[in-house]
Amino acid sequence: MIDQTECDRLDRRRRAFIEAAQELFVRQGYEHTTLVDIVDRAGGSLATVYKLFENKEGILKVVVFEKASSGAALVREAAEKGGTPYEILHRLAVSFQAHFLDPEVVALVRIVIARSVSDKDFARRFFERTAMRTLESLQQLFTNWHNKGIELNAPPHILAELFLGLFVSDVHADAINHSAATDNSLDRLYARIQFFVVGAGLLEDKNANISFESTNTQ
Amino acid sequence: MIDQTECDRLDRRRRAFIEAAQELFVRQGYEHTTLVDIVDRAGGSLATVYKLFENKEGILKVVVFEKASSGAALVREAAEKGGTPYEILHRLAVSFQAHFLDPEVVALVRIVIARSVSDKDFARRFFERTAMRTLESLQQLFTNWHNKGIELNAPPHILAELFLGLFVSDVHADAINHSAATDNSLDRLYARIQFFVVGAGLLEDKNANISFESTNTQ
DNA sequence: GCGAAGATGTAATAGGTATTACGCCCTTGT
DNA sequence: ACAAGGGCGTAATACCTATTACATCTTCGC
Repeated sequence: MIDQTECDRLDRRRRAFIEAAQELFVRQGYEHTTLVDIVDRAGGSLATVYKLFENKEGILKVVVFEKASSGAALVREAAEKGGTPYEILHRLAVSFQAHFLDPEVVALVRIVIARSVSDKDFARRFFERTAMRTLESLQQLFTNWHNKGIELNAPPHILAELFLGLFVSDVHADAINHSAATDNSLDRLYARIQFFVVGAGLLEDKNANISFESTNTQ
Repeated sequence: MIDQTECDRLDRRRRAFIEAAQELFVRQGYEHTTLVDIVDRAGGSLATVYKLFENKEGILKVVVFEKASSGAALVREAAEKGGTPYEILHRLAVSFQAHFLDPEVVALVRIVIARSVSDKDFARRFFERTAMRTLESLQQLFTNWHNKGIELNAPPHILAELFLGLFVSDVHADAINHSAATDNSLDRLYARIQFFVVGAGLLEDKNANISFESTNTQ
C-alpha cells in the first residue's frame, strides 16, 4: 500500500512545508505567519499540513529542532588538529564566527528567541540541545589543558562560558537588532581572541601582549 | 476647564494602566496580553486606554521607553570615585551586575526582545537609548585611561564592547531562558572581572595572575 | 484502465481580539 | 444642588486565523 514513492511524495511535501515555514517565520515571525501563508508558498494543501504536523506549533518544533545543532563538533575538530592552546582557540574562534554568523543560524535563533519569551520549555530544550552541549565540550577542552599542567586564570567552566559568550552575544545582538549594529570584521575577531587568550592566561609569548596601536594596520 | 485635579485623576489612571500593562506584558508577552486584560487589572475603562494611548502599540511604547535607561550614569559614578582602573572596573562591574539582574530590567529586555524580532525600528530605538549610550561612555572611559598613558591590549571600543558584553549576555540569557540556567554568584562575577582586567592589560599587580585553584576558598 | 488510498482545494466553523460606539453616572467647580 | 464634561462599562463591529469537514481529483499498484 504505502511504498517508496508514496513516502517520497509525502516527504517532498514535508520538506517544502518546512522550508516555506522557515522562510516565513524568519521574515515575519512565528506569530504573524499563517498556515495559509505557508501553504501558499509551499504549494500543497492545508489538510496535508495538519496530517504531517498535527498543528501550527508542530511545524515550528520541526523547523527549529531539525536545524538545531551544537558547536561541540566544531570544538572537537579544532582540538583534533592539535597545536598550542592559542592556535586551537584561534581556529575555534574562526570556525565559531563562521557558524554563528551564518544568516540561517541567526534566523533560527531569532525564531527561538521570539518563541522562548512565551514558552519556557521550548527555550530550555533548545538551550540543552545547543549551547549547553557546546559549553560542556569547551569546559572539557579547558579541563584537559589544565590536567596537562597548563595554568589557567579561571576555572574551566568560567572560561568556557566566557569564550562561548564572545560569539553568542553577537548572535543575540544580530538576532534582536537585525544585524543593525554589529561589526563583524576580522580585526575585531582577532582582537577578541587576543583578549581572551591573555585573559585566560593562555598566551605563552608575552611579546604579543602589546599596546593596541601597533596592532592597527595603518 | 482642565485643572490640576483633572490632570491628577487622568494621570493616576495612566500610571495604573502602564503598571498593569508592564506586569502583564512581562508575564504573558505582548502578543498574548489583551487590552481587556490590562483594563481588568488596572481598573478604568477601555475607552480611557484609547484616549490615553491611541492603540495597543502606543501603550507598549510608553511602557518600554518610559523605563528604558542607559548605564552611562553608572559608568560616571564608578569613574568619579577614582582609584586604579582595576578598582573602578570592579565597582562598575558590581553596579552593572546589580542593574542588569534587577528582575524589572530583565523583564523589560524580555519585552523588547519579543517585539524587536518583528519590529526593526523598535529594536533600533531601544538599542540607541540604552546599550549604545553605555558603550559610548565606556569607550570614553578607556580612551581617557589610554590618553593618560595606560597601556591597553585592545582599542577602547573593543574593550567597551567586551566589558558590556559580560553583562548584556547574562541579561539576554536570563530574558530568553527565564533565568533557568544562570549562575549569578559573586565568585563568578569576580572571576569575570579578573579575567577582563587581565585580558585588557589593566592589572598592574602581576601576582594576582594566579592559577585558579588558589582562588577557591576551600 | 481500475479502484482504492490518499492528497488537494475550498469552504465552513469557532474563537479570539483590536477598535469603535454609545448611553450612563460620577466628579467637580460654582 | 446643579449642570456639564468627561470617565466608565458594555456591547457591537470587523477582521483575522487556527482548525475541521468534505467533496474532488491524483497517483500507483495491479
